[in-house]
Amino acid sequence: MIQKKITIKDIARKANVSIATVSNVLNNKGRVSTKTANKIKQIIEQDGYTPNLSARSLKNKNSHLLSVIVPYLHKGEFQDKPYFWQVITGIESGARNENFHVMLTGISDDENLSFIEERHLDGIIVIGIDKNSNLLEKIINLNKPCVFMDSYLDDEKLYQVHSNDRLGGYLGTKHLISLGYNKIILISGITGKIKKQSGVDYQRYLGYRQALAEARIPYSDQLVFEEGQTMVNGYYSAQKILGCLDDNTAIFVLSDIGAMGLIRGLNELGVTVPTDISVMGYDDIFYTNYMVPSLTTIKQDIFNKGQKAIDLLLAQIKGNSLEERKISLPVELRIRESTIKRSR
Amino acid sequence: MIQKKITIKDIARKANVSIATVSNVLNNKGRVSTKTANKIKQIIEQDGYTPNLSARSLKNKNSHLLSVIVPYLHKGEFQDKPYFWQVITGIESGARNENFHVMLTGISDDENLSFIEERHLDGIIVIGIDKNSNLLEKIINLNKPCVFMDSYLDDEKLYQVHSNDRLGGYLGTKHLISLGYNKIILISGITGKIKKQSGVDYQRYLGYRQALAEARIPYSDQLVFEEGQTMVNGYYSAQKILGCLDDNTAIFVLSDIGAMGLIRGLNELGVTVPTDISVMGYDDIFYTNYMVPSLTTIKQDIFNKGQKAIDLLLAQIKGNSLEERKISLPVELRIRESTIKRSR
DNA sequence: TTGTATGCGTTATCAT
DNA sequence: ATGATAACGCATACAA
Repeated sequence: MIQKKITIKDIARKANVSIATVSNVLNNKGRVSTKTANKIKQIIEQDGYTPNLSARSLKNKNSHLLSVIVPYLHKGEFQDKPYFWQVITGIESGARNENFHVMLTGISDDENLSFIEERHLDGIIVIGIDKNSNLLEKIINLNKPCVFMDSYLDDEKLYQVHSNDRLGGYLGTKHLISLGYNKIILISGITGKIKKQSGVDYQRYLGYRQALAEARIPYSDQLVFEEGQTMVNGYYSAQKILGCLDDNTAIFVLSDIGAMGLIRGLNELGVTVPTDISVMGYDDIFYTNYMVPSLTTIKQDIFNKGQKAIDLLLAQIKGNSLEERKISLPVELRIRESTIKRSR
Repeated sequence: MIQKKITIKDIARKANVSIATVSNVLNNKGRVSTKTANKIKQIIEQDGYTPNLSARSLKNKNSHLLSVIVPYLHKGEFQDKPYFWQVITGIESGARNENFHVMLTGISDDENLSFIEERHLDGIIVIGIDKNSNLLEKIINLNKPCVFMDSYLDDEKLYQVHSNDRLGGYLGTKHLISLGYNKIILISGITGKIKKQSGVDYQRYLGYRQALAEARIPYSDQLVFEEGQTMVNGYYSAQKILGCLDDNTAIFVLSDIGAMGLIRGLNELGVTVPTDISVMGYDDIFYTNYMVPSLTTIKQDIFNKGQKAIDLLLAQIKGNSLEERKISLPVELRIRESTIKRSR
């Protein structure tokens, strides 16, 4: 039952050629007559030979394996992050097209990256890393093909993909202002990022400020809340902002998931969206259009973002030089039911 | 800059021993004096040596790599399946604890499984495969450690994990009946499964029938709808069932995601949940508790289910014989806002 | 155009 | 207790 795996040696014997010739056929190195090539191909087909990737990897020092790394995502925390799923889905899809496989790797606190070298990974994609973290330094020192998503790193040498977060923050804020509100609460999804002036949330915050400035609405620190990035965090922030609410107020949450939690939280406090208050989110994850009320949000094409990242990564791996190492994708305002015109 | 990777040979030279000794230390084969062992360990630590897994894999024919396979999940379809993500999160978490990595692999139509052997994968976990598919046969023929989730396969030799779906169907139906309804619409998430009498949905259907029978409510084929398993499918089923609704009616959707879509669809048709009609879901994905209205559902501990699967798989890989090859996990009714007592 | 021989880094068998 | 060496399956430099 346990049949030994077929190797190029077996194929070579059967075809009365040397293993080198078989190898050449396998890798399309030319230098083989079409006649013997065909014979060999046929035998390969017939016997269902497939290469041993471990051996190949040992020899070539590559693996056709990639890894997606999400820093500071602890065990079990993947489940309520639809944004990540969507990115990863895009990555996996693009990778599969090019015969690469994707490993899903949460990074624990120990920040142990040894598996990247041990497994001869061909490249990695890092989502949302902080520009001052020492994990970043570790990763750069690996000297592996790498793409950073949603990270806003200063180093011009690094390959990066993100959407136009500043514009997103601007468009969202402007939308709320245009509805007649002049007190816009901003709820950030990632704690401390705005203060540390880094990451996507800071960019969105800059857009927020720009829109305020254009409308000549004075900025107030009191209206900016930095909560965590989960649904539960959004839920609890309802209580914190309850005191701020009046007819003039609208809320911009920098993630859909946070907005969902917030809406639920407000609801339990007797505040209904959008009749009592307008709330908008950010990301346009799959569910926003099906909520009741459906959620006004900033749409980014998350799936496409994942694909762009994999494109960048594969280009590096294949050694194609790229003009532009930084890709910024468009964003778009999606007006739905959760935001309405100010009534009075 | 490109420093060659440190190998066992380098360590051996530095320690004035042979590579065999280093290898023995590495693998705790004993037969090495504690003195030299310690010296070697120190050098390993100092130089930051990590083993080359490709070489190891070539030699040992294993890889410490697992794969999760979701049949018939096409490219890009991962994103709106919170259930899968939750399972996978559990799997990844359990794997990481045991130093295994997880590859995420959607299977395309060609059903090409060659990567499993090519990469010397140590095992695979398959979610929701049909008992009559030829993919199943292919997988069994691989003769690899394998765990099937949510599949209800007859072969007693196979390792399987699922929750008590029949009970779930029963509890949900009974709940709706107990609220005073005697016309229970059942919306299945997977097309054709009930007719083909296979899979989780068929089990839940059996529970549904059992609950009806106990309550002496006649069963009607007209009330059972087989839609697809996405949110959009749930959304469109609203129109299809609109004609069936009356004061006596409640709806049991066999997935939360479908229930969400349905509730939205009903809403657009002027039907409000729960005041106009009670709707319940199945799975208890992370969002159900935060919806407005929150969703009554059948809770299964999805994360735990993933962990149980990985436990079963690792036991096989390590050659531990197991008494019980089939694990059935409990389910639980979670009553929330989307179902209310019949008013008249 | 094809074959021979070597090495990738590891484990394991057999000596010493 | 330790060392020499073969083997895993493949790719490639070099020879023929």
